[in-house]
Amino acid sequence: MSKPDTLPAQHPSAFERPAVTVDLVLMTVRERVLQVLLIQRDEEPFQGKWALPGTFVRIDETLDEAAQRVLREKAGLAPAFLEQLYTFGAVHRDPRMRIITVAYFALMPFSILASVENDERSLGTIRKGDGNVTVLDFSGNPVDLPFDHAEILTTAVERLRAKLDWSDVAFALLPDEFTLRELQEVHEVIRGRALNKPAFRKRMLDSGRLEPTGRREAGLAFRPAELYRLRRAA
Amino acid sequence: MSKPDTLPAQHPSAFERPAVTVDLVLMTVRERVLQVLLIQRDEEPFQGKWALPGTFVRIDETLDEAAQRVLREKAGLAPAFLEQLYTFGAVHRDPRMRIITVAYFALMPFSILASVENDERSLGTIRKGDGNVTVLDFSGNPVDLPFDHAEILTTAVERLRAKLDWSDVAFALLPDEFTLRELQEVHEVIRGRALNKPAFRKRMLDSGRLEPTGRREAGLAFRPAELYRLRRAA
DNA sequence: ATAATAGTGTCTCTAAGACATTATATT
DNA sequence: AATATAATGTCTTAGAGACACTATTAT
Repeated sequence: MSKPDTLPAQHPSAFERPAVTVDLVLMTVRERVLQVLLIQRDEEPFQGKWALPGTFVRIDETLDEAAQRVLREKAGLAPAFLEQLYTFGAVHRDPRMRIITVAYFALMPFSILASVENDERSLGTIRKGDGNVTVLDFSGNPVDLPFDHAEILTTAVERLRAKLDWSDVAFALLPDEFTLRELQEVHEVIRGRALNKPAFRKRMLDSGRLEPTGRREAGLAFRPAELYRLRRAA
Repeated sequence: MSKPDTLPAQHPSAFERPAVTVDLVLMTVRERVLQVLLIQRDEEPFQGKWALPGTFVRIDETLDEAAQRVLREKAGLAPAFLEQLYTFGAVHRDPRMRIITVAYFALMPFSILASVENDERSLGTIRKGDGNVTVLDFSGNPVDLPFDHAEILTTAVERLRAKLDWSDVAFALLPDEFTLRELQEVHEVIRGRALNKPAFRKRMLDSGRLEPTGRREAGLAFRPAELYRLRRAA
Protein backbone atom coordinates (compact mmCIF):
# COMPACT_ATOMS: atom_id res chain seq x y z
CA MET A 1 0.00 0.00 0.00
CA SER A 2 1.90 2.99 1.04
CA LYS A 3 3.78 2.41 4.15
CA PRO A 4 7.48 1.93 3.55
CA ASP A 5 8.60 -1.37 4.85
CA THR A 6 12.06 -0.80 6.15
CA LEU A 7 13.74 1.19 3.47
CA PRO A 8 12.85 4.86 3.15
CA ALA A 9 10.28 5.37 0.44
CA GLN A 10 11.54 8.88 -0.01
CA HIS A 11 14.57 7.48 -1.75
CA PRO A 12 13.15 5.22 -4.38
CA SER A 13 16.58 4.52 -5.76
CA ALA A 14 17.64 3.07 -2.44
CA PHE A 15 16.17 -0.31 -3.32
CA GLU A 16 15.50 -2.25 -6.46
CA ARG A 17 12.08 -1.82 -7.94
CA PRO A 18 10.17 -4.33 -10.04
CA ALA A 19 9.02 -3.02 -13.41
CA VAL A 20 5.29 -2.98 -14.14
CA THR A 21 3.63 -3.87 -17.40
CA VAL A 22 0.10 -4.42 -18.63
CA ASP A 23 -0.80 -7.41 -20.79
CA LEU A 24 -4.00 -7.73 -22.71
CA VAL A 25 -6.15 -10.76 -23.46
CA LEU A 26 -8.54 -9.63 -26.18
CA MET A 27 -11.06 -12.35 -27.01
CA THR A 28 -13.79 -12.71 -29.56
CA VAL A 29 -16.18 -15.37 -30.84
CA ARG A 30 -15.86 -16.23 -34.52
CA GLU A 31 -17.84 -18.96 -36.17
CA ARG A 32 -18.55 -20.93 -33.01
CA VAL A 33 -14.95 -20.63 -31.80
CA LEU A 34 -13.32 -18.54 -29.12
CA GLN A 35 -10.31 -16.59 -30.36
CA VAL A 36 -7.62 -14.39 -28.87
CA LEU A 37 -5.55 -11.57 -30.32
CA LEU A 38 -1.83 -12.35 -30.63
CA ILE A 39 1.01 -10.05 -31.66
CA GLN A 40 4.24 -11.11 -33.24
CA ARG A 41 7.03 -9.91 -30.95
CA ASP A 42 9.48 -7.60 -32.70
CA GLU A 43 12.09 -7.62 -29.95
CA GLU A 44 13.99 -10.00 -27.76
CA PRO A 45 13.30 -12.05 -25.81
CA PHE A 46 11.18 -14.41 -27.88
CA GLN A 47 11.48 -12.21 -30.97
CA GLY A 48 9.21 -13.44 -33.73
CA LYS A 49 7.02 -15.42 -31.38
CA TRP A 50 3.30 -14.88 -31.06
CA ALA A 51 2.40 -13.41 -27.70
CA LEU A 52 -0.21 -11.37 -25.89
CA PRO A 53 0.12 -7.63 -26.56
CA GLY A 54 1.42 -5.53 -23.70
CA THR A 55 3.35 -2.46 -22.65
CA PHE A 56 5.20 -0.90 -19.77
CA VAL A 57 3.05 1.26 -17.53
CA ARG A 58 4.04 4.91 -17.79
CA ILE A 59 4.65 6.95 -14.71
CA ASP A 60 1.72 9.26 -15.41
CA GLU A 61 -0.97 6.88 -16.60
CA THR A 62 -3.31 4.62 -14.67
CA LEU A 63 -3.40 0.88 -15.28
CA ASP A 64 -6.70 1.19 -17.13
CA GLU A 65 -5.21 3.85 -19.36
CA ALA A 66 -2.21 1.68 -20.11
CA ALA A 67 -4.53 -1.17 -21.09
CA GLN A 68 -6.53 1.12 -23.36
CA ARG A 69 -3.31 2.33 -24.92
CA VAL A 70 -2.31 -1.25 -25.74
CA LEU A 71 -5.65 -1.79 -27.36
CA ARG A 72 -5.26 1.37 -29.39
CA GLU A 73 -1.59 1.11 -30.35
CA LYS A 74 -1.27 -2.62 -30.81
CA ALA A 75 -4.65 -3.38 -32.28
CA GLY A 76 -5.94 -0.02 -33.50
CA LEU A 77 -9.14 -0.52 -31.55
CA ALA A 78 -11.32 1.36 -29.12
CA PRO A 79 -12.28 -0.46 -25.95
CA ALA A 80 -15.65 -2.22 -25.97
CA PHE A 81 -15.40 -4.27 -22.82
CA LEU A 82 -12.20 -3.93 -20.83
CA GLU A 83 -11.60 -5.12 -17.29
CA GLN A 84 -8.67 -5.86 -15.04
CA LEU A 85 -8.07 -9.59 -14.77
CA TYR A 86 -5.27 -10.50 -12.37
CA THR A 87 -1.73 -9.46 -11.52
CA PHE A 88 1.07 -11.93 -12.17
CA GLY A 89 4.20 -11.52 -10.12
CA ALA A 90 6.36 -14.65 -10.31
CA VAL A 91 9.95 -13.55 -9.77
CA HIS A 92 11.40 -15.01 -12.97
CA ARG A 93 8.41 -14.78 -15.27
CA ASP A 94 10.49 -12.57 -17.55
CA PRO A 95 14.08 -13.64 -18.27
CA ARG A 96 15.35 -10.05 -18.53
CA MET A 97 14.44 -8.71 -15.13
CA ARG A 98 11.78 -8.61 -12.48
CA ILE A 99 8.53 -7.59 -14.17
CA ILE A 100 5.14 -7.64 -12.58
CA THR A 101 2.31 -7.61 -15.08
CA VAL A 102 -1.27 -6.54 -14.58
CA ALA A 103 -3.34 -8.57 -17.01
CA TYR A 104 -6.49 -7.13 -18.55
CA PHE A 105 -9.12 -8.86 -20.53
CA ALA A 106 -11.11 -7.31 -23.33
CA LEU A 107 -13.98 -8.47 -25.50
CA MET A 108 -15.08 -7.41 -28.97
CA PRO A 109 -17.56 -8.62 -31.54
CA PHE A 110 -15.72 -10.29 -34.39
CA SER A 111 -17.31 -7.89 -36.89
CA ILE A 112 -15.18 -5.11 -35.44
CA LEU A 113 -12.09 -7.26 -35.09
CA ALA A 114 -12.31 -8.73 -38.58
CA SER A 115 -10.00 -6.16 -40.12
CA VAL A 116 -7.13 -6.25 -37.62
CA GLU A 117 -5.38 -9.34 -38.91
CA ASN A 118 -2.13 -8.70 -40.73
CA ASP A 119 1.46 -9.92 -40.62
CA GLU A 120 1.96 -8.79 -37.07
CA ARG A 121 -1.46 -9.47 -35.60
CA SER A 122 -3.55 -12.56 -35.75
CA LEU A 123 -6.34 -14.33 -33.97
CA GLY A 124 -5.45 -17.60 -32.31
CA THR A 125 -8.10 -20.21 -31.66
CA ILE A 126 -8.61 -21.18 -28.04
CA ARG A 127 -8.99 -24.85 -27.26
CA LYS A 128 -9.81 -25.99 -23.77
CA GLY A 129 -7.65 -28.75 -22.41
CA ASP A 130 -8.00 -30.07 -18.89
CA GLY A 131 -7.36 -27.27 -16.45
CA ASN A 132 -5.70 -24.93 -18.92
CA VAL A 133 -6.17 -23.88 -22.51
CA THR A 134 -4.09 -24.15 -25.65
CA VAL A 135 -3.93 -21.92 -28.71
CA LEU A 136 -3.97 -22.93 -32.37
CA ASP A 137 -2.92 -20.73 -35.28
CA PHE A 138 -4.96 -20.32 -38.49
CA SER A 139 -3.60 -23.59 -39.86
CA GLY A 140 -4.52 -25.46 -36.74
CA ASN A 141 -0.98 -25.82 -35.44
CA PRO A 142 -0.38 -25.32 -31.73
CA VAL A 143 1.15 -22.01 -30.67
CA ASP A 144 3.25 -22.07 -27.55
CA LEU A 145 3.06 -18.76 -25.83
CA PRO A 146 6.14 -17.18 -24.22
CA PHE A 147 6.50 -16.07 -20.59
CA ASP A 148 3.49 -17.03 -18.49
CA HIS A 149 1.07 -16.03 -21.22
CA ALA A 150 -0.56 -19.45 -21.30
CA GLU A 151 -1.39 -19.10 -17.62
CA ILE A 152 -2.73 -15.58 -18.17
CA LEU A 153 -4.90 -16.79 -21.02
CA THR A 154 -6.23 -19.67 -18.96
CA THR A 155 -7.17 -17.24 -16.21
CA ALA A 156 -8.95 -15.03 -18.72
CA VAL A 157 -11.01 -17.89 -20.14
CA GLU A 158 -12.00 -18.97 -16.64
CA ARG A 159 -13.03 -15.43 -15.79
CA LEU A 160 -15.06 -15.13 -18.97
CA ARG A 161 -16.89 -18.33 -18.17
CA ALA A 162 -17.52 -17.30 -14.58
CA LYS A 163 -18.98 -13.93 -15.59
CA LEU A 164 -21.17 -15.27 -18.35
CA ASP A 165 -24.33 -15.75 -16.34
CA TRP A 166 -24.46 -12.73 -14.08
CA SER A 167 -22.92 -10.00 -16.22
CA ASP A 168 -23.22 -8.53 -19.68
CA VAL A 169 -20.01 -9.99 -21.11
CA ALA A 170 -21.84 -11.99 -23.77
CA PHE A 171 -23.24 -8.82 -25.30
CA ALA A 172 -19.75 -7.38 -25.68
CA LEU A 173 -19.10 -10.21 -28.13
CA LEU A 174 -22.06 -9.37 -30.34
CA PRO A 175 -22.93 -6.45 -32.60
CA ASP A 176 -25.41 -3.87 -31.34
CA GLU A 177 -28.30 -5.79 -32.80
CA PHE A 178 -28.40 -9.55 -32.60
CA THR A 179 -30.79 -12.49 -32.61
CA LEU A 180 -31.46 -14.77 -29.70
CA ARG A 181 -29.86 -17.60 -31.64
CA GLU A 182 -26.64 -15.60 -31.97
CA LEU A 183 -26.71 -14.81 -28.27
CA GLN A 184 -27.25 -18.46 -27.46
CA GLU A 185 -24.37 -19.40 -29.75
CA VAL A 186 -22.03 -17.12 -27.83
CA HIS A 187 -23.13 -18.68 -24.56
CA GLU A 188 -22.66 -22.17 -25.97
CA VAL A 189 -19.17 -21.43 -27.25
CA ILE A 190 -18.06 -20.05 -23.90
CA ARG A 191 -19.73 -22.75 -21.85
CA GLY A 192 -18.54 -25.41 -24.24
CA ARG A 193 -21.87 -27.21 -24.40
CA ALA A 194 -25.29 -27.00 -26.01
CA LEU A 195 -28.06 -25.17 -24.17
CA ASN A 196 -31.78 -25.72 -24.07
CA LYS A 197 -33.47 -23.28 -26.44
CA PRO A 198 -36.79 -22.58 -24.71
CA ALA A 199 -35.14 -22.23 -21.32
CA PHE A 200 -32.44 -19.95 -22.70
CA ARG A 201 -34.94 -17.71 -24.48
CA LYS A 202 -37.17 -17.45 -21.46
CA ARG A 203 -34.27 -16.70 -19.15
CA MET A 204 -32.95 -13.96 -21.43
CA LEU A 205 -36.31 -12.36 -22.13
CA ASP A 206 -37.36 -12.53 -18.48
CA SER A 207 -34.12 -10.87 -17.40
CA GLY A 208 -35.41 -7.60 -18.82
CA ARG A 209 -32.05 -6.75 -20.34
CA LEU A 210 -33.20 -7.29 -23.93
CA GLU A 211 -35.10 -4.80 -26.02
CA PRO A 212 -36.74 -5.84 -29.30
CA THR A 213 -35.81 -3.58 -32.20
CA GLY A 214 -38.83 -4.53 -34.29
CA ARG A 215 -36.46 -5.42 -37.11
CA ARG A 216 -35.47 -8.86 -38.34
CA GLU A 217 -32.48 -10.52 -39.97
CA ALA A 218 -32.42 -10.26 -43.74
CA GLY A 219 -31.01 -12.22 -46.65
CA LEU A 220 -31.72 -15.67 -45.33
CA ALA A 221 -33.27 -18.68 -47.03
CA PHE A 222 -35.53 -19.35 -44.06
CA ARG A 223 -37.59 -17.60 -41.46
CA PRO A 224 -35.62 -14.58 -40.18
CA ALA A 225 -35.25 -14.12 -36.45
CA GLU A 226 -36.13 -10.99 -34.59
CA LEU A 227 -33.31 -8.59 -33.73
CA TYR A 228 -32.76 -7.48 -30.16
CA ARG A 229 -30.46 -4.99 -28.54
CA LEU A 230 -29.15 -4.66 -25.00
CA ARG A 231 -31.31 -2.33 -22.96
CA ARG A 232 -29.21 0.53 -21.67
CA ALA A 233 -28.68 0.10 -17.92
CA ALA A 234 -31.43 1.91 -16.02
CA MET B 1 3.53 -7.46 -20.70
CA SER B 2 7.12 -7.86 -21.33
CA LYS B 3 7.74 -6.18 -24.56
CA PRO B 4 9.40 -2.83 -24.09
CA ASP B 5 7.16 -0.12 -25.36
CA THR B 6 9.54 2.38 -26.81
CA LEU B 7 12.26 2.66 -24.25
CA PRO B 8 14.80 -0.12 -23.95
CA ALA B 9 13.90 -2.40 -21.09
CA GLN B 10 17.52 -3.33 -20.73
CA HIS B 11 18.10 0.04 -19.14
CA PRO B 12 15.55 0.25 -16.40
CA SER B 13 16.90 3.53 -15.18
CA ALA B 14 16.11 5.09 -18.54
CA PHE B 15 12.54 5.74 -17.50
CA GLU B 16 10.70 6.32 -14.29
CA ARG B 17 9.21 3.28 -12.68
CA PRO B 18 6.18 3.11 -10.43
CA ALA B 19 6.78 1.51 -7.04
CA VAL B 20 4.79 -1.61 -6.16
CA THR B 21 3.28 -2.43 -2.80
CA VAL B 22 0.94 -5.05 -1.41
CA ASP B 23 -1.98 -4.08 0.85
CA LEU B 24 -3.91 -6.53 2.92
CA VAL B 25 -7.59 -6.64 3.82
CA LEU B 26 -7.85 -9.19 6.60
CA MET B 27 -11.45 -9.75 7.62
CA THR B 28 -13.14 -11.79 10.29
CA VAL B 29 -16.61 -12.27 11.74
CA ARG B 30 -17.01 -11.44 15.42
CA GLU B 31 -20.30 -11.53 17.25
CA ARG B 32 -22.46 -11.12 14.16
CA VAL B 33 -20.30 -8.32 12.79
CA LEU B 34 -17.77 -8.17 9.97
CA GLN B 35 -14.44 -6.72 11.04
CA VAL B 36 -11.19 -5.72 9.37
CA LEU B 37 -7.64 -5.51 10.67
CA LEU B 38 -6.21 -1.99 10.84
CA ILE B 39 -2.69 -0.87 11.68
CA GLN B 40 -1.72 2.46 13.14
CA ARG B 41 0.70 4.07 10.70
CA ASP B 42 4.07 4.83 12.27
CA GLU B 43 5.35 6.96 9.40
CA GLU B 44 4.33 9.83 7.23
CA PRO B 45 2.16 10.35 5.35
CA PHE B 46 -0.88 9.93 7.57
CA GLN B 47 1.26 9.04 10.57
CA GLY B 48 -0.88 7.89 13.47
CA LYS B 49 -3.88 7.11 11.26
CA TRP B 50 -5.48 3.70 11.10
CA ALA B 51 -4.92 2.06 7.74
CA LEU B 52 -4.72 -1.29 6.00
CA PRO B 53 -1.41 -3.05 6.58
CA GLY B 54 0.95 -3.20 3.62
CA THR B 55 4.53 -3.32 2.42
CA PHE B 56 6.71 -2.71 -0.59
CA VAL B 57 7.24 -5.75 -2.77
CA ARG B 58 10.82 -6.92 -2.64
CA ILE B 59 12.73 -7.62 -5.79
CA ASP B 60 13.07 -11.31 -5.00
CA GLU B 61 9.64 -12.23 -3.66
CA THR B 62 6.39 -12.97 -5.43
CA LEU B 63 3.26 -10.97 -4.74
CA ASP B 64 1.78 -13.83 -2.76
CA GLU B 65 4.93 -14.02 -0.66
CA ALA B 66 4.79 -10.29 0.02
CA ALA B 67 1.20 -10.63 1.16
CA GLN B 68 2.09 -13.51 3.46
CA ARG B 69 4.93 -11.46 4.85
CA VAL B 70 2.53 -8.63 5.71
CA LEU B 71 0.32 -11.08 7.49
CA ARG B 72 3.26 -12.45 9.42
CA GLU B 73 5.12 -9.24 10.22
CA LYS B 74 2.20 -6.90 10.76
CA ALA B 75 -0.23 -9.25 12.39
CA GLY B 76 1.90 -12.12 13.57
CA LEU B 77 -0.32 -14.59 11.79
CA ALA B 78 -0.07 -17.50 9.39
CA PRO B 79 -2.26 -17.38 6.31
CA ALA B 80 -5.59 -19.21 6.53
CA PHE B 81 -7.30 -17.94 3.43
CA LEU B 82 -5.34 -15.50 1.29
CA GLU B 83 -6.17 -14.43 -2.23
CA GLN B 84 -5.27 -11.64 -4.60
CA LEU B 85 -8.07 -9.08 -4.81
CA TYR B 86 -7.38 -6.31 -7.30
CA THR B 87 -4.60 -3.95 -8.33
CA PHE B 88 -5.09 -0.25 -7.74
CA GLY B 89 -3.11 2.09 -9.94
CA ALA B 90 -4.52 5.62 -9.77
CA VAL B 91 -1.65 8.01 -10.49
CA HIS B 92 -1.92 10.09 -7.32
CA ARG B 93 -3.28 7.53 -4.89
CA ASP B 94 -0.19 8.11 -2.75
CA PRO B 95 0.92 11.70 -2.17
CA ARG B 96 4.61 10.79 -2.06
CA MET B 97 5.09 9.20 -5.44
CA ARG B 98 3.61 6.87 -7.95
CA ILE B 99 2.73 3.64 -6.16
CA ILE B 100 0.75 0.79 -7.61
CA THR B 101 -0.67 -1.53 -4.99
CA VAL B 102 -1.76 -5.11 -5.36
CA ALA B 103 -4.51 -5.65 -2.80
CA TYR B 104 -4.98 -9.04 -1.16
CA PHE B 105 -7.77 -10.24 0.97
CA ALA B 106 -7.45 -12.68 3.82
CA LEU B 107 -9.91 -14.39 6.15
CA MET B 108 -9.48 -15.80 9.64
CA PRO B 109 -11.73 -17.14 12.35
CA PHE B 110 -11.98 -14.61 15.14
CA SER B 111 -10.74 -17.20 17.64
CA ILE B 112 -7.31 -17.00 16.02
CA LEU B 113 -7.41 -13.24 15.60
CA ALA B 114 -8.58 -12.53 19.13
CA SER B 115 -5.12 -11.99 20.50
CA VAL B 116 -3.74 -9.60 17.90
CA GLU B 117 -5.29 -6.41 19.19
CA ASN B 118 -2.88 -4.01 20.86
CA ASP B 119 -1.93 -0.34 20.61
CA GLU B 120 -0.88 -0.64 17.01
CA ARG B 121 -3.40 -3.15 15.72
CA SER B 122 -7.13 -3.16 16.04
CA LEU B 123 -10.20 -4.57 14.41
CA GLY B 124 -12.52 -2.05 12.78
CA THR B 125 -16.18 -2.85 12.30
CA ILE B 126 -17.43 -2.80 8.73
CA ARG B 127 -20.75 -1.13 8.07
CA LYS B 128 -22.30 -1.27 4.65
CA GLY B 129 -23.45 2.04 3.25
CA ASP B 130 -24.89 2.38 -0.22
CA GLY B 131 -22.31 1.30 -2.76
CA ASN B 132 -19.35 1.47 -0.42
CA VAL B 133 -18.58 0.58 3.17
CA THR B 134 -17.51 2.54 6.24
CA VAL B 135 -15.44 1.52 9.22
CA LEU B 136 -16.15 2.12 12.89
CA ASP B 137 -13.61 1.87 15.71
CA PHE B 138 -14.22 0.02 19.01
CA SER B 139 -16.16 3.00 20.39
CA GLY B 140 -18.36 3.16 17.34
CA ASN B 141 -16.77 6.29 15.89
CA PRO B 142 -16.19 6.42 12.14
CA VAL B 143 -12.63 5.84 10.95
CA ASP B 144 -11.65 7.55 7.75
CA LEU B 145 -9.09 5.52 5.97
CA PRO B 146 -6.15 7.17 4.18
CA PHE B 147 -5.17 6.79 0.53
CA ASP B 148 -7.73 4.76 -1.42
CA HIS B 149 -8.10 2.24 1.39
CA ALA B 150 -11.85 2.79 1.62
CA GLU B 151 -12.17 1.80 -2.02
CA ILE B 152 -9.96 -1.24 -1.50
CA LEU B 153 -12.03 -2.31 1.46
CA THR B 154 -15.27 -1.88 -0.47
CA THR B 155 -13.88 -4.07 -3.24
CA ALA B 156 -12.90 -6.71 -0.69
CA VAL B 157 -16.36 -6.82 0.88
CA GLU B 158 -17.95 -7.12 -2.54
CA ARG B 159 -15.61 -9.97 -3.43
CA LEU B 160 -16.34 -11.75 -0.18
CA ARG B 161 -20.06 -11.52 -0.82
CA ALA B 162 -19.69 -12.69 -4.40
CA LYS B 163 -17.65 -15.74 -3.40
CA LEU B 164 -19.85 -16.77 -0.50
CA ASP B 165 -22.08 -19.18 -2.39
CA TRP B 166 -19.73 -21.00 -4.71
CA SER B 167 -16.52 -21.19 -2.70
CA ASP B 168 -15.30 -22.18 0.74
CA VAL B 169 -14.69 -18.66 2.06
CA ALA B 170 -17.25 -19.02 4.83
CA PHE B 171 -15.31 -21.90 6.35
CA ALA B 172 -12.17 -19.78 6.54
CA LEU B 173 -14.05 -17.60 9.03
CA LEU B 174 -14.88 -20.50 11.34
CA PRO B 175 -12.82 -22.78 13.57
CA ASP B 176 -12.09 -26.30 12.35
CA GLU B 177 -15.22 -27.62 14.00
CA PHE B 178 -18.43 -25.63 13.89
CA THR B 179 -22.18 -26.01 14.09
CA LEU B 180 -24.59 -25.37 11.25
CA ARG B 181 -25.96 -22.44 13.20
CA GLU B 182 -22.52 -20.83 13.33
CA LEU B 183 -22.06 -21.43 9.63
CA GLN B 184 -25.45 -19.86 8.93
CA GLU B 185 -24.54 -16.89 11.11
CA VAL B 186 -21.43 -16.25 9.03
CA HIS B 187 -23.48 -16.37 5.87
CA GLU B 188 -26.06 -14.02 7.32
CA VAL B 189 -23.47 -11.48 8.44
CA ILE B 190 -21.88 -11.42 5.00
CA ARG B 191 -25.13 -11.38 3.09
CA GLY B 192 -26.58 -8.84 5.49
CA ARG B 193 -29.90 -10.61 5.85
CA ALA B 194 -31.53 -13.54 7.62
CA LEU B 195 -31.62 -16.90 5.85
CA ASN B 196 -34.14 -19.69 5.92
CA LYS B 197 -32.96 -22.39 8.30
CA PRO B 198 -34.25 -25.60 6.71
CA ALA B 199 -33.21 -24.49 3.23
CA PHE B 200 -29.77 -23.48 4.44
CA ARG B 201 -29.20 -26.74 6.28
CA LYS B 202 -30.35 -28.81 3.36
CA ARG B 203 -28.21 -26.88 0.91
CA MET B 204 -25.11 -27.25 3.07
CA LEU B 205 -25.60 -30.91 3.87
CA ASP B 206 -26.49 -31.76 0.27
CA SER B 207 -23.37 -30.01 -0.98
CA GLY B 208 -21.29 -32.86 0.40
CA ARG B 209 -18.65 -30.49 1.76
CA LEU B 210 -19.55 -31.08 5.39
CA GLU B 211 -18.45 -33.97 7.50
CA PRO B 212 -20.06 -34.70 10.88
CA THR B 213 -17.55 -35.09 13.67
CA GLY B 214 -19.90 -37.05 15.92
CA ARG B 215 -19.19 -34.53 18.66
CA ARG B 216 -21.48 -31.79 19.97
CA GLU B 217 -21.14 -28.36 21.49
CA ALA B 218 -20.73 -28.36 25.28
CA GLY B 219 -21.47 -26.06 28.17
CA LEU B 220 -24.81 -24.77 26.96
CA ALA B 221 -28.09 -24.41 28.81
CA PHE B 222 -30.02 -25.96 25.98
CA ARG B 223 -29.82 -28.67 23.40
CA PRO B 224 -26.27 -28.72 21.95
CA ALA B 225 -25.84 -28.75 18.19
CA GLU B 226 -23.78 -31.23 16.27
CA LEU B 227 -20.27 -30.23 15.23
CA TYR B 228 -19.21 -30.47 11.60
CA ARG B 229 -15.95 -29.96 9.81
CA LEU B 230 -15.12 -29.12 6.21
CA ARG B 231 -14.44 -32.27 4.21
CA ARG B 232 -10.94 -32.13 2.75
CA ALA B 233 -11.18 -31.53 -0.97
CA ALA B 234 -11.20 -34.87 -2.79
C1' DA C 1 -41.64 -29.64 33.96
C1' DT C 2 -39.58 -25.62 31.66
C1' DA C 3 -36.83 -23.12 28.63
C1' DA C 4 -34.38 -22.68 24.71
C1' DT C 5 -32.54 -24.13 20.75
C1' DA C 6 -31.68 -28.26 17.38
C1' DG C 7 -33.41 -30.43 13.68
C1' DT C 8 -37.27 -32.01 10.29
C1' DG C 9 -41.64 -32.33 7.29
C1' DT C 10 -44.80 -30.21 4.20
C1' DC C 11 -46.38 -27.04 0.97
C1' DT C 12 -45.58 -23.70 -2.49
C1' DC C 13 -43.12 -21.17 -5.92
C1' DT C 14 -39.72 -20.50 -9.32
C1' DA C 15 -36.40 -21.83 -12.76
C1' DA C 16 -34.66 -24.89 -16.02
C1' DG C 17 -34.31 -29.14 -18.94
C1' DA C 18 -36.60 -32.42 -22.30
C1' DC C 19 -39.59 -32.84 -25.92
C1' DA C 20 -42.97 -31.80 -29.07
C1' DT C 21 -45.62 -28.54 -31.72
C1' DT C 22 -46.86 -24.45 -34.21
C1' DA C 23 -45.42 -20.31 -36.94
C1' DT C 24 -43.29 -17.88 -40.74
C1' DA C 25 -39.97 -16.34 -43.84
C1' DT C 26 -37.52 -17.51 -48.57
C1' DT C 27 -36.91 -20.48 -52.58
C1' DA D 1 -45.46 -26.57 -51.73
C1' DA D 2 -41.07 -27.43 -49.60
C1' DT D 3 -37.63 -26.29 -46.39
C1' DA D 4 -35.32 -24.64 -42.69
C1' DT D 5 -35.35 -22.28 -38.72
C1' DA D 6 -38.09 -19.21 -35.30
C1' DA D 7 -40.80 -19.27 -31.45
C1' DT D 8 -43.90 -21.43 -28.03
C1' DG D 9 -46.46 -24.90 -24.90
C1' DT D 10 -46.43 -28.72 -21.74
C1' DC D 11 -44.53 -31.74 -18.51
C1' DT D 12 -41.21 -32.83 -15.18
C1' DT D 13 -37.57 -32.11 -11.87
C1' DA D 14 -34.69 -29.61 -8.56
C1' DG D 15 -33.94 -26.10 -5.28
C1' DA D 16 -35.32 -22.70 -2.02
C1' DG D 17 -38.51 -19.98 0.98
C1' DA D 18 -42.32 -19.94 4.50
C1' DC D 19 -44.16 -22.08 8.31
C1' DA D 20 -45.13 -25.29 11.58
C1' DC D 21 -43.87 -29.14 14.06
C1' DT D 22 -41.04 -32.55 16.78
C1' DA D 23 -36.67 -33.63 19.38
C1' DT D 24 -33.27 -33.05 22.92
C1' DT D 25 -30.46 -31.13 26.41
C1' DA D 26 -29.50 -28.45 30.96
C1' DT D 27 -31.54 -26.42 34.84
